[in-house]
Amino acid sequence: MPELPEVEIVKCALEPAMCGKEIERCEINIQGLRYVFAENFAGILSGAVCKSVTRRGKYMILYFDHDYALVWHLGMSGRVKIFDTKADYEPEKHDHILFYLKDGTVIVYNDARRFGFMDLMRADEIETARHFANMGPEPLGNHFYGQALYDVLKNKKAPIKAALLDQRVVAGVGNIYACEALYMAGINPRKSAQSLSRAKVEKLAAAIKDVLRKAIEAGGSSLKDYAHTDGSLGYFQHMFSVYNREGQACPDCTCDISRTKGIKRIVQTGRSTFYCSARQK
DNA sequence: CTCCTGTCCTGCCGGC
DNA sequence: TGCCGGCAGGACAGGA
Repeated sequence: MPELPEVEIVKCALEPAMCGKEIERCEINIQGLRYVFAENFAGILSGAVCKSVTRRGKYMILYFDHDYALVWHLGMSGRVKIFDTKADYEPEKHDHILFYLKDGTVIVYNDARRFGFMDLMRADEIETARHFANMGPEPLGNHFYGQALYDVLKNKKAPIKAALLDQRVVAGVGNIYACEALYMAGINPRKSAQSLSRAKVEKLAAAIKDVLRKAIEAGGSSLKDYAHTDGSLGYFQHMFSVYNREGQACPDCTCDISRTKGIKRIVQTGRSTFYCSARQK
């Protein structure tokens, strides 16, 4: 569930909580998450000082002073909790990893479905790491724009919805924001990627940027709540136009809901897609 | 190579 | 009330 905006918000919360600080102790309450932990995971991180926290797609990368880097993915149920002191920490089920910082801060990784992971490697191995080697451009960066997206999509026969979920096409877009961006651009999710006109792809690239920026902005205002308590606050459900709104009328839609039955739900490559058949042609 | 399906995991919700 | 089935989905392996 955490897609680019949610990960960006967690990253922004983690930055001031961790940067320049030493991890005194790392506690692991589980054998492994999605993968088995690197050998001596806790030992390597204990005593390390965090230099910086960055984000790439749906991944966070923490760089440390001994030139190790931690690649951190939240999977779909991953939450990060930050406590100012040990006394503030109240354990919950699925608190799998805890970082006790020297200044008293406690960083907790909670992940009910264990789809997330932490991968430890040397900092100079990051760029060639399997997670990033084939990853597409950052949608909010300079390398993502209409023509660039068109050049990638023009060879793809897959439905545009499926293509947007491909992290090689664009980094960080997941099921929710793919649906929302297609709605905003007025594109039917079933259309094959290569069938889209240059003008439509231009619109789509702009919609992707727009929907991600708005989600980050909305999440920023509830940053504290998101990082400290309930992950669901960060999912901005109130602002979705189509996602999880089967049968409802979409906002700004001119369609007659009694005739169209409102927003439709279909399954594409095993994932739910929500769209408005009147608005998305 | 591309595209698609099955897998992992647990919490939650609807049906009976 | 409680149990069961199905669903949610990011990344990846493997098959066509």
